[in-house]
Amino acid sequence: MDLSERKLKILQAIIGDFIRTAEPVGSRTLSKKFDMGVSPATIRNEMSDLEEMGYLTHPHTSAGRVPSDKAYRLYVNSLMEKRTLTEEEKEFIRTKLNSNISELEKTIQHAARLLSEITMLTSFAITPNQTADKLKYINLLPVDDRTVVLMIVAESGKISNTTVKLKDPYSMEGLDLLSKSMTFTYKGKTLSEVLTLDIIRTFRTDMAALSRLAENIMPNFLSILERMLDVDLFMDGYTNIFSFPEYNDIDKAKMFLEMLNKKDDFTKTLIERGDGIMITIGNENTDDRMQECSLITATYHIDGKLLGKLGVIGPTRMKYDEVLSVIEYMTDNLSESFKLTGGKEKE
Amino acid sequence: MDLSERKLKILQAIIGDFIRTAEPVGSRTLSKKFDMGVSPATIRNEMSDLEEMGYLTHPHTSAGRVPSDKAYRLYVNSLMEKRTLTEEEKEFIRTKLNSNISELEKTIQHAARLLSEITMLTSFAITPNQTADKLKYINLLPVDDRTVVLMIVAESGKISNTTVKLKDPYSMEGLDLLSKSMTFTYKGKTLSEVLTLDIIRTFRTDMAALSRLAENIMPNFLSILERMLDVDLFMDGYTNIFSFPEYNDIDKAKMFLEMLNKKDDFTKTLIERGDGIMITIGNENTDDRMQECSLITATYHIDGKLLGKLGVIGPTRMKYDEVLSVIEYMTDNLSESFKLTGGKEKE
DNA sequence: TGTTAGCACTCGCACCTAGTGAGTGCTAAC
DNA sequence: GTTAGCACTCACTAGGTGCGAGTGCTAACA
Repeated sequence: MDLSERKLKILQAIIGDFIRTAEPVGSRTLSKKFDMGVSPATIRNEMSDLEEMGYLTHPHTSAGRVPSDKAYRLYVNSLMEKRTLTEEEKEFIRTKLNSNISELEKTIQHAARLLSEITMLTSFAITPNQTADKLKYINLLPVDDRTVVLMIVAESGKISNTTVKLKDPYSMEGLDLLSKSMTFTYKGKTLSEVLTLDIIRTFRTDMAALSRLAENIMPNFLSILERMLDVDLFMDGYTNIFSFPEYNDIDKAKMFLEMLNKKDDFTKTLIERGDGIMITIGNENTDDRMQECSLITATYHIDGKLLGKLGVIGPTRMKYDEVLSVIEYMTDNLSESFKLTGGKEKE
Repeated sequence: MDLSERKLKILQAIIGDFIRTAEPVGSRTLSKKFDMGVSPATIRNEMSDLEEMGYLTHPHTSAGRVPSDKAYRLYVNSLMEKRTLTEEEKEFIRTKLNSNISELEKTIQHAARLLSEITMLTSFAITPNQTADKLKYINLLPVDDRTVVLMIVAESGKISNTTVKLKDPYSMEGLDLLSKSMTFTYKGKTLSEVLTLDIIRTFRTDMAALSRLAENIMPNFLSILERMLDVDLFMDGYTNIFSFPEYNDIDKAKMFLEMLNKKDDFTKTLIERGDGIMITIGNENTDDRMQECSLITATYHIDGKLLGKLGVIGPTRMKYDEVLSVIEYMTDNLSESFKLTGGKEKE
């Protein structure tokens, strides 16, 4: 059976109405609200066809129709008119996003919060996977006679540091020499590359004179690298789920929140997703606990290269058009602002 | 009326049973379970007295008794036997807490997570308020010809930095001079002190030669200081609330989670609390939304001075003895470990 | 052949009802 | 002061009823 013009129109109306009201849509309501030009009986026939084709379901005999995941997929792919944001909305996002936050993590966290506020959904963001990021600079700074700060700057602009407490005093020359030599040795190598080298051994043989100092520093160096490789997950607006009647059931709400609380699992799911804008609806999600959710993610770029992700999760009944345009605009803006602060270097 | 020995025994039994089961405790159950040596009727009389005195309440005529906030207070102050942790439990906490994390924030976040895992409650931690923290060190590091890293080290060991993109190129000497001069000017001053100075103006007149560079740096300097003054809030185990039958009501759960989601409010509440171990039970909390919760906080020290806070929030029916001993042990350990990494400096 | 009106039927939901059981409060006896 | 006995209370549950929104089918109509 084919999807006739009229069937599409009816389907679209059902999806639209259900997204707004969360109530199963009946034939009478439909013909009244949307002025279809045909009687409820006709609509009923069409709806019956649509159900047979898998686009609609029936919670029970005497209830209206509810769109299936397949219907949402069709809606997202072709029926939906992509909303363009008004200039005010854009302006709002731009200003909120650029409120002079300099630290990468904070900016991303901020973006997640903004996204949940606008969409009224649960939002999340992950920092880029830094395995491809390269070391640019290693610095050792004196603090007091037995304390130094070890600082690593990556090409992406990410900075990480730690305070190291030394067993023995050090000389300024030694410190300087060591940081120069470390920079010389590791500059341009990716973080993960350096981590796989047997650093502690190789470095000691190269620079016997500094071995005592290096011995103290190296383990810290490694742990900073490890930490830099971690993907951070930020989440916001998790209580927004309560505003959806489909989550008025305590068990469902609990399951949803507990799924989000398993941050490692969730991060993994996000990392494994493809790039660009990705939408997975209901049963398209591999995770069992997401069978009633839709997940939308988009990627932002740092320095035009590294990819982080930003997105929302909510019930399959979701304002896809709005959410999509907001996410798209936000990731574009994020990428743009990370280009300005982190890029265009010429050394 | 006085609290006789027997009344206390009955009250303690009711509190103990209710904490475990969350069911109102009846006279018959009590005499059976706890072998009181008296008949249910006698217990009923005593319970009636206790109710008159405000220690018990009655959800409705034909239900058992439930401890009031006043009862919990008595319990916490005198009835409760403080649990001492077993050596295994201590060992578990110690090792989990010391799993070589070097960054202050991560350690605290980690501690909050551990606390929620052990107590099965919602836990939180805030970093110290840094207003009393003093500047120790300001450093400007070259990255490329128009990018420098501005880095601030505080006496507490807290480090914060940002990448600054300059409009004009800089010289290494200028950079060095500026960082030395900034360190000289601001070292030993507290963060808030420096923030209240009209830095941008005063600094410019002092060092005319470097004004271009300083002009670029100073706004970043200020925003880092501001950020360092922020108290960070970490929270964990918020879904644990669902394991309490008293939060099986969707509205209650929602209210609880939304309260926690208002991080600014919650942080403020925590900051305003006294030091040391603080317990507030039900109506002792000033916040309306916490009337059915108990809040337990304890302070940890950084470098023996600055105070951060760690604690749990949950229903008034809470295993006070267990929770208290865990929190106490954890804050002691935290303070100890922060002493080792951040302190003992002699310059 | 597609569309429509009519009507029986379905089923969730809100409401009511009575029965049950845990527990209290009171009284009178020990 | 303690206890047994008993009437009473009240939340909770299960079963029953009426309502209304909505379907599905059939027969008539354009």
